Amino acid sequence: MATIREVAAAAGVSVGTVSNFLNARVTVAASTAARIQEAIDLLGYRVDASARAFRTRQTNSIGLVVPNVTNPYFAEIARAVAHALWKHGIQTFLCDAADDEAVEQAHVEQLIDRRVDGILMSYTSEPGRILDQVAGLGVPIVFIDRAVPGHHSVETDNRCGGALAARHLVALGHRRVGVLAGAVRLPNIRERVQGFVDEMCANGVEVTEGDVLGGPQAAELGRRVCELMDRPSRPTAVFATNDIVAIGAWRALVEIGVRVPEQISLVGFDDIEMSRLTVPDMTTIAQDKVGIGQAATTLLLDVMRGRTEAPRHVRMEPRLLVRGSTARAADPEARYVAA
Amino acid sequence: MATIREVAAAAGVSVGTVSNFLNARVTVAASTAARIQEAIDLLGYRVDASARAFRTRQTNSIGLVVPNVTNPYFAEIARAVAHALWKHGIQTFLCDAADDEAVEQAHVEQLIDRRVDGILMSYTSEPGRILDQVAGLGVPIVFIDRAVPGHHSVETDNRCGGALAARHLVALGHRRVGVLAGAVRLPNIRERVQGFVDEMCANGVEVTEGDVLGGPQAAELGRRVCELMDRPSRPTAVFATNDIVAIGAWRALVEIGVRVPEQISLVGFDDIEMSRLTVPDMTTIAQDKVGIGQAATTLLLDVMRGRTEAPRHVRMEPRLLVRGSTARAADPEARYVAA
DNA sequence: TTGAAAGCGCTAACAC
DNA sequence: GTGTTAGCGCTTTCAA
Repeated sequence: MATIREVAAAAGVSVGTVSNFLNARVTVAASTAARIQEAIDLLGYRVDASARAFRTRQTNSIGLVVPNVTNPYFAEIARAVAHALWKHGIQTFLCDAADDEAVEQAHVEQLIDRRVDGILMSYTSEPGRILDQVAGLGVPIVFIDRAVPGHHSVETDNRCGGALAARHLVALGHRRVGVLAGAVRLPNIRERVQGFVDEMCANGVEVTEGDVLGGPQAAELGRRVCELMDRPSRPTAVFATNDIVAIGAWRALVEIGVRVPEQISLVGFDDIEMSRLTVPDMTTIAQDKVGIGQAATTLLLDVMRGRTEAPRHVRMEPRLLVRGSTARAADPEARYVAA
Repeated sequence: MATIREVAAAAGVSVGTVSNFLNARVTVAASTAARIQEAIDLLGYRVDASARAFRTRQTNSIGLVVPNVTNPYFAEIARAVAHALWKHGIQTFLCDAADDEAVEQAHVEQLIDRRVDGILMSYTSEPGRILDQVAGLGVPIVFIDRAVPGHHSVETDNRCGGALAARHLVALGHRRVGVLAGAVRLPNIRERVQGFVDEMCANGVEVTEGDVLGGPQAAELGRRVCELMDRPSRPTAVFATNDIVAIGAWRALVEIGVRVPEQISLVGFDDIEMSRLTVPDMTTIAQDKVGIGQAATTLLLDVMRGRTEAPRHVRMEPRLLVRGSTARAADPEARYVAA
């Protein structure tokens, strides 16, 4: 592969001039420029980004660490981020932690070693150690979907999202509800649940600890909705903190002959494409994934340019999408007997 | 951030010795090693991968270009690839082409500029220009899910997959079938359709051009299954070349009151998680996504080490997973009248 | 507007 | 085992 030196030789100019031409920082005479361009085309020269990064101490790349790419929610965020950054000439290292703390930690270390210009991250483990490393080295970092005190973040207003779900169910007359909470150690999940529970409470509906199921945030958790159905105070509605869990629950309910929404209402979170494809389609709390990706990008670029001192927390508004999986609560007594 | 020189100074040794220690290629005396390690810990030294890559002409990174990360099929492949490569100390640049040729092309160029050690790719556009660049520069490349004459590839035996679907439907008595083909310009899709049509033909069932619907390979295409239902020779079974399309079709059919599998059988392709979550769950042709990812990794590493001259085409066996979306064909006449 | 030259952090060849 | 040193491809002064 040709080097800048070879281009310079072929064009009969010095390497410095070729560099000036490439970076367009100093104007190069038109005739020289033409000769250089000719040499570049002739030799098929392509700048060595690795050498440039080494010299300028700037890699024009950032790392995006997500807990699980196979969840379309994160895949969509990743797409939005990569696209937005790409328009700024920055490439994204998409790292999938595969829900594994050790993998996540290793990714962050590798990103640091690669000297990425910044990190965007939605962590799966406790962010303590990561912060020690990253913050200690002064690597710009913005958290996505999880607020971290003292650090920048972009996330949906999760409390509000939970409250939205609660209000919707209350309006439909539901008084006994269950929650498929998922990874309660994550602040975003806790906030969704808290927002839901608080709003329910404000409407005179009590949600006890037994009504809330935790566990890995996957379809498998949804299947456990049956445990909720076996309780003496059988719920007439269930709130799941993400769509995959909601779909898992829907599937399990249909399997045991419980009809959605006639016998039980279901609300998800995220609004992934699949939530529009079930029958009935899933009522859910939509997150603006493109907006989150763009906001995170903008914020990170600001931080990278040293334009942001105090930690900023960007909050995006969730939206309630009323679809087919929720309906008015049936007479609870009748249903309890029927079951 | 500390450099190797500072570490050397702190440990009272030369940079060469520190380098030897770091790369463990030459044995370093235990006592020196201890002093160096101490200095590293003290200074918080981390090797500069960017400088090392520049010096060694080896980035220990590869690029993985997929047409669409939001399709769980590719997300799972990406996970498998990244994981396998990671165990070899190689990091993966996951690039999402977002079904856009220009984006795909730009990704490949950036990967070349970054001097990745190799490229793994499932292209969305015609691979011509990409091959000119990549092959011309001698960058190792392995294609995933698409065979390219003269180049390495790893893919499911798509013909066989199509045939498997056909055999299953024929065994259930289906004689009139439709195909939701998707992106027929892609060789893998063409092979799936061809395998299906040929096997049908071998069993005395004719599939005409009108029975095959093309278009972007998304849920939207599935919805067009209704066009197939409106034909005079209404199909009793439909083969979709991926699960997302199959799910889209299922959804559209249920919406118009056609029951799956009682009135129509549906077969998908890929076996993404969601195909297990619909009700009924989707009969599908499973691809071994982890196997594909691993095989592609192994092959690419071989190519990178110059161990492979002649183009290799690794074929993975597809598996038919009989689930709930297929059943015996009902009496076609009766159904045609009923509708 | 152009050229000459130093040097980024690291590895590897060689000498000791 | 360890030290010395050249140099990877590029950018960036500085001088002409």
